[in-house]
Amino acid sequence: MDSAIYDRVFAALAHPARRQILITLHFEGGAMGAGQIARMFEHAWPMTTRHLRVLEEAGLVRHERQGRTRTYHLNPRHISLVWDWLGQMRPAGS
Amino acid sequence: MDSAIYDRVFAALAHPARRQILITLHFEGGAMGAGQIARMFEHAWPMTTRHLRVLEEAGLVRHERQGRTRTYHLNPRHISLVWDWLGQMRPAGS
DNA sequence: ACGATAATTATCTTTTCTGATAATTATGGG
DNA sequence: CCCATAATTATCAGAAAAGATAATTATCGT
Repeated sequence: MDSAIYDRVFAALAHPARRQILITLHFEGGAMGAGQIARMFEHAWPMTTRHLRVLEEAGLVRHERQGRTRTYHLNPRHISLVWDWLGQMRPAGS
Repeated sequence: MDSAIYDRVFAALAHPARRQILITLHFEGGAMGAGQIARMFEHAWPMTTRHLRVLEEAGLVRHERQGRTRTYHLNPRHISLVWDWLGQMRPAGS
């Protein structure tokens, strides 16, 4: 019943750049440097930093620093929250 | 590759009231009158009207009028877009 | 210590979203 | 026709999000 976490997760998924980050992270094996992520977009790096924070506050990614680079990791456990929510919408298979 | 529809769907899901509408519609068998939906919330009816329009523009619901009441229906085909998106995130089962 | 690189934080403007209230449209019943 | 009901449209103020730019922190190599 803690809907706050759902609020954050779905708010995080609302922006196309943030969804792109998750998908790309997935295809890169779940881990990428911040700069590598930022270079995917037209917008400037600080925007990406902010998107990453939104994703992290939603629990969808986490990060770890090694020297001056920060590596962001996908957090599959939280992606499953979305599956859970969707699951409410289909009691019998489809 | 038409990401515009994904943009609308995920933006629609970003608001808790709109997610609530979808869930409730589902449990009510997929159809409810606008007033019945509006009465679920603290906020005034015009807010609900707007939420319903956002959901409809995302293709998640549609409506039909009978007399002076409007009945909103869930559109399961569009809910599946979310499944599709999530599906990208897990190539092998889980 | 110095300069280059990686990344974040701060700040500001513009746009979009939310929520409230008032006005409007349209239908149904007497 | 008149009044009540169902619902939407219009409008406005405040909150939040997006995007750009500038400044800052921290680390690496020399």
